[in-house]
Amino acid sequence: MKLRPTRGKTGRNRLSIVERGELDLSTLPGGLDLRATVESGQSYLWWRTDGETYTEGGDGATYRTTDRVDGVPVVIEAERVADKLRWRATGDAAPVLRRRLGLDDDLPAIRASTPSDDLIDSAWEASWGMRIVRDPPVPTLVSFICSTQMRVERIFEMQQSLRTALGAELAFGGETVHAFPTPERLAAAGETKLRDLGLGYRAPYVQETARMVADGEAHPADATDLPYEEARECLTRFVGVGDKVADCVLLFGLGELSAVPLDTWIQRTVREYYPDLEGDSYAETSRAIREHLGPYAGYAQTYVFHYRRAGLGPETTA
DNA sequence: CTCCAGGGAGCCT
DNA sequence: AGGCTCCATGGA
Repeated sequence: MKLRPTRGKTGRNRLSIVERGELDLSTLPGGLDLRATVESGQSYLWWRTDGETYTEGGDGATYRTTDRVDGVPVVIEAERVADKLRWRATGDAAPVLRRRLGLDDDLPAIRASTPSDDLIDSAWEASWGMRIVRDPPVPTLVSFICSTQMRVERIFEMQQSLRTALGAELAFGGETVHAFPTPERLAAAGETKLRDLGLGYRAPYVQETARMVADGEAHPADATDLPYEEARECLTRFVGVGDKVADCVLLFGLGELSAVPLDTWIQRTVREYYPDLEGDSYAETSRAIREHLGPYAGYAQTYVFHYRRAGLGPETTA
């Protein structure tokens, strides 16, 4: 633990206690691919201190995110150093990192319980160590409302714009880090401001959904522990949330590892590789895939999505 | 110029 | 319930 008092040039004093620690990854079943975990499009709540996204040298990148512990905002920084996950944070980040990065998931057991075929095997092997994130539900909801008809790289940029423009300033050592904006701040910003930040037609969706959460009308965590399809239905109450975004919130925000978001990549994959699983509706196809892949269907889906979208396979020259 | 991006709302039958 | 159209914005 290290105390870092900083004196701003404006005269205001800031005090931020920065704790440090390490998590041992050498005994972690399946290890950890940090870059794939936080840059594969599951989460838009981490950013790199070098400002890049999925470029060369990412293995040694330093990542930051914010979260809340007992209602108190925390800043967390993490980087991979040999077989350690080294962190600095405004508090004890170890339990948060374990949950956020899925470090308690037994990857070999999950893979063993999932059906094997050429595509899925290739996907596991291309990013082995990638884990499903458990992000805070409200920021997950907001960021995936922003994700519709948008490239992964731009979704990252949009969330950073929201942070910088609307997020509360948090002291982190001598630096200032922006928290992800609360629903109150997002609702108060207004549609015009959100459009100015590049959200396009998603601006009123984010505004209205944020208002619903801020006013206590609904919360994404309301879907926790509901039967799968009821949970998805519960989440589609929010404006800008259909079946696909609801599945993303279930998988990446609420830890429902059987959820399978059917985006354009996965729908294409179903049509090309698993035509027998394609139904006449989202709900039907979803049921068939989840029945085929089992309780960790979301893991297989996320590996296949990343494998195809990031061009990790051989067919990417087409 | 056109086409596309981790889709969804509104409106129609 | 299931189809059709429009929706901002930026990059290729």
